Amino acid sequence: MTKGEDTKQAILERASQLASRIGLETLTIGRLATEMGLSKSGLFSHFGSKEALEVQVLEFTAQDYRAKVVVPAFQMKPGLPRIQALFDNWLDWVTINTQEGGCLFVQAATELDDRPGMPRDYMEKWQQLWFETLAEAARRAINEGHLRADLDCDQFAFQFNAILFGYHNSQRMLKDPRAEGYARAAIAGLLAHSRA
Amino acid sequence: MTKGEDTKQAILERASQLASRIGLETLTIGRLATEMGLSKSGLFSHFGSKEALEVQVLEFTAQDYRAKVVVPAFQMKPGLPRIQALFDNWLDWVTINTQEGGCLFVQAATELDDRPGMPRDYMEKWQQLWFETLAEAARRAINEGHLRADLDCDQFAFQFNAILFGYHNSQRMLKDPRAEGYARAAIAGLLAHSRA
DNA sequence: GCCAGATAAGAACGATCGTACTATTGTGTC
DNA sequence: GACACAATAGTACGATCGTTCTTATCTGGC
Repeated sequence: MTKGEDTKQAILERASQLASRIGLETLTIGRLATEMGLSKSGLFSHFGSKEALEVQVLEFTAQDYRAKVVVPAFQMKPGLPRIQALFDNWLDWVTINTQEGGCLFVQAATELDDRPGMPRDYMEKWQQLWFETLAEAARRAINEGHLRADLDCDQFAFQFNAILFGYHNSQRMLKDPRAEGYARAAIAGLLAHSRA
Repeated sequence: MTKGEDTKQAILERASQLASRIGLETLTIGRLATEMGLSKSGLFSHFGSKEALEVQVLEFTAQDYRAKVVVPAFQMKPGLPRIQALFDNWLDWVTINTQEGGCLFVQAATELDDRPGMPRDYMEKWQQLWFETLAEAARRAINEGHLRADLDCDQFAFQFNAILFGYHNSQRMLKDPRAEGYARAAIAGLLAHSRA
C-alpha cells in the first residue's frame, strides 16, 4: 500500500472513532487534522470534500463492521448459533470494541435521517443490507428447523434490530448497567417465541 | 402572558421543530432567528447562551410530550388500555403530530449521549422519568390483573422503549411503510407474553 | 543521486458560528 | 402623554467552518 493510502486509512480510522462520539456533522476537518497531526489542507486533499469524507468514513466503518460482526457470525453453524453470534458480536462491537462512542451506524442513522445527500443514501443502503442479513439468518434458521416455518423474517429482523437500538440508548445515555441483561433477555424472549 | 414571553414560546416551538430535524447542535441561533424574522441578537437575548436555549427547547418539548402522550394515556383506565394508549399516542406524536423531524428525544438521545453538559443532564433525567412512567404503567397493569405478577417491569419498559426506537429508525431512515405494522405486532407480542 | 509525481503544508477566501456591547424601538402604568 | 423598563435591533469580535490555490517536501524508479 502506498504512503498516501496508508495515511488515508489512518485518517478514516480516527474519523470513524471521532464520528461515533460526536457525529458526522460535528466531525470537522480542522479538528480531525489537529488530532492526526496534519494540516487542514493536507488532510482535505485526500477527500476533496467534506461530504466525500463522510461517505468514506461510513464505508470504512461498514468494512470493519462486516469483518467483526457479520463474517464471524456467518462462520458459525446456520440457525440459532449464527443468530446468537450476530447478537454477541454486535454487543462486543459496541462495548468492548474500537467504537469508543458506541455504534457509528446508530449515531448516523438518527443524524442523517432528515439530511438528504450522499451520506444519507449510503446509510440507507447499508441499513437495508443489514436488515436483509438479519432476515436471511432467520430464514436459514427456519430451514434448519430451529425457528418455526411461519415466522415473518422481516418482522424478526425489525425486532432484533430494535433491541440493539434500545440497548444502545440505555447503555450510552442512561449508562444503565442492567442494559446488557435487558437486551440479552429480550433476545432470548424473541428467540423463544420464534422457535419451532 | 407578556409580549416577550409570547415570542419566546414561539421561538421554542419553532426551535423544537427544527431540532427534531437537524439536531440540537446543528440548530443555529442565526438560522433560527432568520426563520422567526428576528435579529440574531434579539433572539439571543431571550436565552443568554446557546446551551440554555438547548435546555429550554428540551423542556418545551417535554411539556408538549407530556400533554400529548403521557397525560391522555393516564386518563385511560389503568392496565392494558393505558399501555396501549401510551403506544398509540407516541405513534401519533411521531408521525401525525407537530414533530416534523420525528421525535426530538430520539434524535437528542443519540446526539447528546457523548456530549457532557446541561442538555445531556436534562435529557438523561427526562429519559429516566420516561422509563419510570412505562414501568409504573406496567405495575398498574399487574395490579389490575392484566399482566402476570412476576413480570419484570423494568425489563418491560426496556422492550417497550426499544420498539419505539426501532420504529423511529425504520420509519425515518428506511421510510419503510411496513414499519408501523412491525411495531404494532411487536407491541402486541410483548403484551401477549406479559399477560397473566 | 536525479527527477517526476505523489503528498503535505501554507496562506487566504467568504461565510457563519456564539457572544458582548450599545442603541433603538416598543409596551404598559401613572 | 410622559416615563421606566422590557424587548428588539445593530454592530462588531475572534474563532472556526469548508474550500481553493500556490508552494514546499517527500518518495520511489531509473
